[in-house]
Amino acid sequence: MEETNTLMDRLYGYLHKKGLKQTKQRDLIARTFFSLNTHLKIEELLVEVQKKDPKVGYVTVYRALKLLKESGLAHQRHFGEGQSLFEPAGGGHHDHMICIKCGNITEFEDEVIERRQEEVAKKIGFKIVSHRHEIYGACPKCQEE
Amino acid sequence: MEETNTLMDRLYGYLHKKGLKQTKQRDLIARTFFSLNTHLKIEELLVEVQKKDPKVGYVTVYRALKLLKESGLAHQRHFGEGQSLFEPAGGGHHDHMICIKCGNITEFEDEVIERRQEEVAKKIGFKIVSHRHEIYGACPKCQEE
DNA sequence: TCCTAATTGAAAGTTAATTTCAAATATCAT
DNA sequence: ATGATATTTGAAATTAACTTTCAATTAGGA
Ligand SMILES: [Mn+2]
Ligand SMILES: [Mn+2]
Ligand SMILES: [Zn+2]
Ligand SMILES: [Zn+2]
Repeated sequence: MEETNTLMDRLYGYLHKKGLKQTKQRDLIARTFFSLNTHLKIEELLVEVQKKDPKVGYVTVYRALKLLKESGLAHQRHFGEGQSLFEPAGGGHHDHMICIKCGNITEFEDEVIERRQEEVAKKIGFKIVSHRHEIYGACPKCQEE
Repeated sequence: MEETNTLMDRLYGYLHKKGLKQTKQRDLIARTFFSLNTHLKIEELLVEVQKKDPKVGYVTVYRALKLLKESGLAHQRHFGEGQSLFEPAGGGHHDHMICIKCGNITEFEDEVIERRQEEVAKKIGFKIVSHRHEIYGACPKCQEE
């Protein structure tokens, strides 16, 4: 909650720096996004936002998320093939395990893997800019049939 | 080239088993795909196929690749966000390094990473079905500015 | 050869993302 | 506070990639 306020301040800083405007729609969308603090489709965030203000349209949420991404406050993910998901950028890098039954997403971060992929890249002289490592399967709950 | 013939035989086996037909279009598409032996967009394969037979349409290539995927002879990849790429299934599993400058794709396979991700999953009781690990950055050639 | 189910290719439809544009609004300079 | 103006909004239109439909064609067993 207070984390949300910090993030909002960072957003306001970015808006001001870019000569963009603070609006009640952006405010509501960003605040909702930060406090939900999870992986959301545009449509899903729209639903949450509209509980507070039913007048807000899809495109405005789309553009607000694009802005959050540009400002480094959100990450856009492309799991599987469907819609993309957005999540607050929060802490550092992490990768994902996605349950193909229930859609549950678990985050993970493993230093051995991170380091090892640096070595694999270095071996062929490839300079890493980013990476994604996604593990698909069944989460514990979905294995109880 | 002889590898291609082996793969064609596997395709024919699959077609027969499923009561599907052997056609000159499928033959041309699959043969072209196997001999190019690389990562291709549907449109790219279409261009190659049309050099041999300009009458073949996009949808036929699309359906042939879908069939190859179903039969296990091709993999469909979703790098970045654009069109998907298909590649002959060939040997075993591998992951990819994609150059964000020139689009070059290098394959890699690292047992340390493969084993480690099993451990990471096991730790939280997640049962892995598949995974993808993509590294984006600059290939050696593209680093010479 | 004949019959029938499978295939083809053009066109239409779908889905998610993106752009356009006129009306509304936020911010800056009086 | 008022006015000027660039930005933002939301509905509608457009795009891009894929997927389905359907009538005409073709493969392959009887
Ligand atoms: Mn995440
Ligand atoms: Mn590959
Ligand atoms: Zn699950
Ligand atoms: Zn390159």
